[in-house]
Amino acid sequence: MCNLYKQHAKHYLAVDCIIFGFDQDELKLLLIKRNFEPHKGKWSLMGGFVEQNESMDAAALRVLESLTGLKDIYLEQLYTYGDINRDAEVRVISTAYFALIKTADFDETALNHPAKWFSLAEMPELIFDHNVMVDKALRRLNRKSKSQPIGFELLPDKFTIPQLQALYEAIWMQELDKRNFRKKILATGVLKKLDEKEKESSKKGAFFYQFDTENYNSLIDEGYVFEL
Amino acid sequence: MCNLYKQHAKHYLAVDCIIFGFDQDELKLLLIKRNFEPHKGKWSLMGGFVEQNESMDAAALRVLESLTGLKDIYLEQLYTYGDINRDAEVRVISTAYFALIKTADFDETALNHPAKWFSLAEMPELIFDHNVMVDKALRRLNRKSKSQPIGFELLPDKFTIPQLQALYEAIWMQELDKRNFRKKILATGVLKKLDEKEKESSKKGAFFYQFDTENYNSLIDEGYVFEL
DNA sequence: CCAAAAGTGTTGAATATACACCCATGC
DNA sequence: GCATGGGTGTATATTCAACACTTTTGG
Repeated sequence: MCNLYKQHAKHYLAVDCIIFGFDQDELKLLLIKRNFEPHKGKWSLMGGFVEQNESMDAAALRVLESLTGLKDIYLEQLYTYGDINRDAEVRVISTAYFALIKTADFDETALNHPAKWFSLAEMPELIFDHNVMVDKALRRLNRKSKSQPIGFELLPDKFTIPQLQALYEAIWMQELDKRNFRKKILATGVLKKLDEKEKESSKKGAFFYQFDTENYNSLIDEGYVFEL
Repeated sequence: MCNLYKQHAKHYLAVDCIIFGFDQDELKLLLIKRNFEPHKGKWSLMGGFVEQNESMDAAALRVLESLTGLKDIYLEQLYTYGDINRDAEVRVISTAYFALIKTADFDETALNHPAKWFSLAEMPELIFDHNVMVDKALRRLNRKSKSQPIGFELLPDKFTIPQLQALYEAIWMQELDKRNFRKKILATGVLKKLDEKEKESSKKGAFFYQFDTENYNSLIDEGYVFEL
């Protein structure tokens, strides 16, 4: 190691995960109740420290898996919070990640932590600057869902168009016209209609669709840009 | 300090600045020639370590000021690069910031460092993952310039519409129709026309405009969103 | 007087929005 | 047979894209 480095400070580095889910036509956030100090008993994002031989992305994935038991989660780095006093006791710099999970894959009973899904309306106050992180994640999700097909990460493999519409209504916090929505989403060409119907939420039943990954990839190769 | 923290690794944390300028109808990047090891003699982004009592934003500002002598620079955090081997010798995690500077304010002769403006076309290979950072910064600038009035940060206080158009053409890497451009930019309502003309680049002269900060702020208060 | 850049409007195409009725089925 | 949510098309308004000529003035 050359001396150049040694004169500089080293820092604790953490990752915090904003975990979104979608259930009951609502966008939800998975929060944990801290069973350790500081701030024991308060709600917070799930986080963890970045260790020596671990990339930040790997740390975020580890944290996510340790909480949810899931791998293959959509994960995206959001922002790094490095104010001196963001954590009152010791300086910790934290990189926020946001994750989208399919709540259907999620086994709430198998959790290692006391965690709970909160709808946005009933979200409690969080420790440190976690509320700021959540706000930023919401804005990112809102914006990005318009130009990337990430909404599908929040739905099961098979979903109906009314479900998809409810999802986007929740993300964008606005009601959408169902005819226009269907027109637009089908026009993207990334949906594959199945023969099967979902019969839980209506007598008539709604056709299932799948995100058509292959078609999406070949469209992308042709220079297509997804847009809603 | 509670013991919870002590078991975790500490890391060197750096900031690297992608510094954009605009000159001669081209988007430019300010790079430094490293006069220290490792990679002495190669080109790189300007960077520095985050010290103990310094927020990351403050570190980025310090680095920028030490290079350019300028304060009050548009600065935005871009992304944090935390792969284990991004820096070959010692693990350093680096948060990239991108800065927009008005090249007119910039006194190249007063630099403390051997630095040089590069147009994008002639940009050299950079150390570590700096080229990746630059790519990401370009995409961010491209996208963000469409929904925020940040382009003006690259121009002098007074500018002409043809200059502004050349700027957006450089950022978006596409030619624009001058009638449509003028129509669109004036329609935003954020430009204030001055009586004065710029006479360097044409016989006829082009009227100077200024970004109308007050009007922009009051428009924002009314819920207006800037869009190009 | 002419070269060089500034400035100016209109038209057609494409896109977005608004809106109301029939369908299928379980109860 | 009726209540419930699924599914469909059209007309209008708005936005975007294409396009050519006149103006000014320094040399």
